[in-house]
Amino acid sequence: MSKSITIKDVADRAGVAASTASDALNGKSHVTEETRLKVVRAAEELDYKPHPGAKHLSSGVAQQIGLFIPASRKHVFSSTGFFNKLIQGIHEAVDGTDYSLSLRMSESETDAEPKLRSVLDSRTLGGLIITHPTENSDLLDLLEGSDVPHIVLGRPKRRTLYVDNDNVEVGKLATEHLVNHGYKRVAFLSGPDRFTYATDRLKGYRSALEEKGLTYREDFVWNSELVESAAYDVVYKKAQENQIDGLFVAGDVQAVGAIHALRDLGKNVPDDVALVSVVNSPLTEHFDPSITTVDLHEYWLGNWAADRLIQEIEGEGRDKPKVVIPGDLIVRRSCGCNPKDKANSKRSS
Amino acid sequence: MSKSITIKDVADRAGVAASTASDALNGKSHVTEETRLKVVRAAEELDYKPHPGAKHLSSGVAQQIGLFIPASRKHVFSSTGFFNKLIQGIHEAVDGTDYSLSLRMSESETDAEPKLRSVLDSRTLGGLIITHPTENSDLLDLLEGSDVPHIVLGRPKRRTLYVDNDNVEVGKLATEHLVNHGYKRVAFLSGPDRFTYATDRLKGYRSALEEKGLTYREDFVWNSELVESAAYDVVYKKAQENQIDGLFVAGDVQAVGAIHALRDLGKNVPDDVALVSVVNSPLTEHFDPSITTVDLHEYWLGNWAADRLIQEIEGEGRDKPKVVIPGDLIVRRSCGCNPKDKANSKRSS
DNA sequence: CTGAAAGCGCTAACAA
DNA sequence: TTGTTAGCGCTTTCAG
Repeated sequence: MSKSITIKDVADRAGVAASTASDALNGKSHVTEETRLKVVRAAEELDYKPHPGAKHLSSGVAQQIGLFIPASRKHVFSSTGFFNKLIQGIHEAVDGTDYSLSLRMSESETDAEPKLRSVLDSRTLGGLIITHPTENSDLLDLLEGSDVPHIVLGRPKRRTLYVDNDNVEVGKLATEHLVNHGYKRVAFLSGPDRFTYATDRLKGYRSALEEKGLTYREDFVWNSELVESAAYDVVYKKAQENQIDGLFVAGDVQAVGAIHALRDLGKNVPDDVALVSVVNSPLTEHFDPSITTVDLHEYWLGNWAADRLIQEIEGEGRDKPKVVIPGDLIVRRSCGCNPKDKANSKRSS
Repeated sequence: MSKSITIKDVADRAGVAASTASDALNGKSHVTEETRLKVVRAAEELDYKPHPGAKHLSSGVAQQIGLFIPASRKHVFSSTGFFNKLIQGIHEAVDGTDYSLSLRMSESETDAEPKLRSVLDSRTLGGLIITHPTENSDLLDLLEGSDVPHIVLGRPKRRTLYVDNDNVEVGKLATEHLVNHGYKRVAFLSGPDRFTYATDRLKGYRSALEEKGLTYREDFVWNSELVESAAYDVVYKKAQENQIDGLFVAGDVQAVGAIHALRDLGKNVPDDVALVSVVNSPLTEHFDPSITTVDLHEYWLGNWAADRLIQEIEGEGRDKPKVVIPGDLIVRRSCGCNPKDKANSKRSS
């Protein structure tokens, strides 16, 4: 462990006291521009890097941003690329700052609460980003009760900081695309109601239909858990009971199940049923037929969340309590409006 | 920031001095079993959690395990699930210890060296896991020159700690599977030679052929970069020049390109060409046809690497300088030996 | 084997 | 506006 330069060294070189150097480096407003410059220059010349442990100890804030995903590790890293892009965005936001990204997942969904509790009082985190797709939960209570700055990815029913997609718009976008291409019997395969994005996309689906003069029918709204097999079962059953020519699916994994079910019913996608899904994952890109989806820009969800969180930690809390990110339609083959193009999809960012 | 319990509190309750409490908790050999127990009990009763910053500052070791991936973020999180499972394994190994997992990627491949340099002397890491598929590089020099304990995922040509797959075996396994099913003209689509796993798999390919009495032919060994389009181009060209009935592909992304190329040449997989690939990713599972691959058990790569690294950090360095993990064949449809089964693949762990 | 004291590098409080 | 002085909570000498 070769002797590393401390703030004392910087102070000496700049001809000031250590505390002044500290203040200067931390942008405290009461230091003269002149001395600040001297200090900054000295720091650069010495290639000074503050000791993160010392900083943490004395200031009380850790230099890590946690990403807490209250779901089983397996689920987190299943086929959908959602979290990958999220992580990418956070990483990029954090990179270059004094913070680094620390991953915190739970063993299983039930494990989430004790895990979050321990994460929160481990004092290892300067701030926390949590994915949280429902309106309310004990997890949010925990978060509120803690003194760890945090931001929610989702749309919680609280006055906390959050970033989310505009899922009503997402639903509308997808449904409109189908309706605009002339499909009149468009069903919606949704996810569990507890997820705000599922109910929001339903709202969008409904309003798209109604704006186009189609009637919204409850028997065209189906539900399944977010796994392929569940989607398969539901669609296999419902698509026999109802004659449809279009299907909007709330997620990519469900879409795969849905297409398999339709296929097994002798219905071809897109020829017999046009399909649009959500989440622009590699899965949707490589699936045969490639799946038209709404890109949620997860990268930006993560990037903005991290940015905003860091502001919060540093006490620069702006007013905006929330950020809403729009989705973008990625047209591929499953929707039937682009049948020739095989690889025309915009590459994911 | 409610008053949190310090080691002093623990010491008081146990009726010893703070330093003794520290020693006891850290398993120093010179404390009586009796006092150690008193201290441990007191700590438990108080739910004592050492302040990570303080620990870091005084001991000099940070409580984070870094995962450094010297590749562009985009590439890291592309379709292949390799890194996902790796991360999962590391996370699980780290979870429950005093360490947490901190992600460090570089912007691009060229960015890797300066980035690693800065990561290494950021003093934020107690240890580092680095993915490193080549035998030698400046990155390894950097690592060796630093005082940060580290372990390499790959097979470096040095006396450093590492964990890797037995890629000769992997190549053998895949090739044998094809040969055993009667294919006699089996080619190998490899990756760039700089990657040890590519050349190792080639060795395995060759020895499998020769053990089965087939002659190894150089014109049956093809190379492409690890992207779909590159694989497509090579296979499109080579498969016209050479009549093959089997193809072993070094990676999942390349396999997708290869299948597309074969298809465009009017050759069906598996009917005209049987194919086996490596990396059991969601891509290979969902692709049509589903792709027979060798599972690399990335989870365990990560898990063992992290375990071993923590031992190293804590000075329990066992002797084993390396760990080698075998691969397992996952039979799906692309190899043609299981043509009926559509979804018989073992789910990825 | 245990305890007292010093110090890790930084920031926070207070004086100057 | 700056410098001095004290810790932050832990580990690490070094006496006892």
